[in-house]
Amino acid sequence: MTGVLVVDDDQHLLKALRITLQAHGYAVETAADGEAALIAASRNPPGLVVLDLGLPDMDGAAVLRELRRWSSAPVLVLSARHGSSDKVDALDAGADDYITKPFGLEELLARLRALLRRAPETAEPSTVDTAEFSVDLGRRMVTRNGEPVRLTPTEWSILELLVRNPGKLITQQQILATVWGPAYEKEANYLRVYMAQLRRKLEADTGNPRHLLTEAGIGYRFRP
Amino acid sequence: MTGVLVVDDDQHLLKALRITLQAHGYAVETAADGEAALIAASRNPPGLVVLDLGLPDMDGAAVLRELRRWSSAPVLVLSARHGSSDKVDALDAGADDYITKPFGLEELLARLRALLRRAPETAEPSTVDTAEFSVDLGRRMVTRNGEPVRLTPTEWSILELLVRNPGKLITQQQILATVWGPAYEKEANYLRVYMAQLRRKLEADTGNPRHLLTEAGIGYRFRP
DNA sequence: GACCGGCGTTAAGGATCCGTCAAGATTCCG
DNA sequence: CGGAATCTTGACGGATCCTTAACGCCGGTC
Repeated sequence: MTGVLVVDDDQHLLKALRITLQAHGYAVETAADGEAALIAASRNPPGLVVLDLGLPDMDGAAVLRELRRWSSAPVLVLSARHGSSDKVDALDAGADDYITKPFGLEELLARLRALLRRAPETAEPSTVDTAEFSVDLGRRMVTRNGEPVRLTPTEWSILELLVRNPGKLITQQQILATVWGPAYEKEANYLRVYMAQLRRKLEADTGNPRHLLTEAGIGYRFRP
Repeated sequence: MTGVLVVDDDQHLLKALRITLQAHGYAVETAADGEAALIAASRNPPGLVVLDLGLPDMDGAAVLRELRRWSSAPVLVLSARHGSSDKVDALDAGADDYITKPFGLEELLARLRALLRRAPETAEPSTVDTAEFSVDLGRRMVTRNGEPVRLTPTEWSILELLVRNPGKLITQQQILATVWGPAYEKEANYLRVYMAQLRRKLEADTGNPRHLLTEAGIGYRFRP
């Protein structure tokens, strides 16, 4: 069940939103001012925030910025102000959507659904394992059968790019641009040399690689 | 540079948006109706779509649903209709934001920034499945009965174009122009060779294809 | 029933791309 | 300054891919 934090100083609106949201299956928490909102958010990190800009104690934009320092939850801003600059400021401060009062509850719910549809963020793993070797992205270390493997900086850059996108085909241009810079996109020769090097260090059978695969004419692919 | 596809039947608005967006560093492509929009999107997948709901040839919501079958790019809907149900329908059909005409360009740009912030060059994890094989557009990978299928670059280009327009008839000229370039629109022979190749790799019974269908005299069609 | 255009299939040739090796150039570090 | 590690460059055989041509099949037409 998704947790929603509603921040507004209008007690009536707060109550109405709580009831409506709970009826639609959200776990609702409320706050009436900016300070309470930040405390509530840190105590019980919400999956989504509905934030009124007109708060008694502090600017709504300030709440937004504080929140954005550690939370990446989607924020939908409510406001009575129709001005274009208000909207631009709020959106650029980190808000994900902005609707003006008065608004329809149906529209609010639809916008919440749209925001939550984008929400499920994947925390990337710090290590990637295969049957034969293991790559620790945080420590910048590779082990094979428990033994550490020495990689040169260039070798590591290529391997990291491939391993961070498991199963995805990475074009030669992407690798060359990432590792050597955009000016080297034609030097496909480098890649051949370094892929051979990587396979010699990581693959059991260099002739039949099982994890560092070639896609002729396009690029390479890492298969976990 | 992020690619934005703008779909609207109002030539004036189209031109104004193109100029404004280009001035802000986006690569802009435009389409005046739903069909052109879907072709343009599959030919050059955009990072973001601005879609007018009032199109001459098909319902804007239908365009949205077709696009959502393979693309996860954020979609901002433009509309002249203020009704709550219109907004709810569009948002639930897969749109990420909805603004009504007339709108301020500054607000539009701010909303685009907010959307792109959420989907930073999203590696489209979109896949299209059939009963026998599955096409992972983001990873550029095809699996059949769980086993990966090796496709050459040309084979992939053709399959990608067809799969990104499920159920839609693609003419031979469109395929040839997209894969080999506009100068090869007469080389229908290439297509026969490669369609046979694709069917041999993907279809159970190449004589009776179930997903890669021929439309004699016109072109080909992908049926999910 | 013969002709004909469009399609599917196959295979061979040539062009392109890849893996490999090794030697020279460069950078790094004591 | 000198040695070691790393990077660059070029060349070669082999693998992969694209092109091209030929042939059989099917459906429509006269």
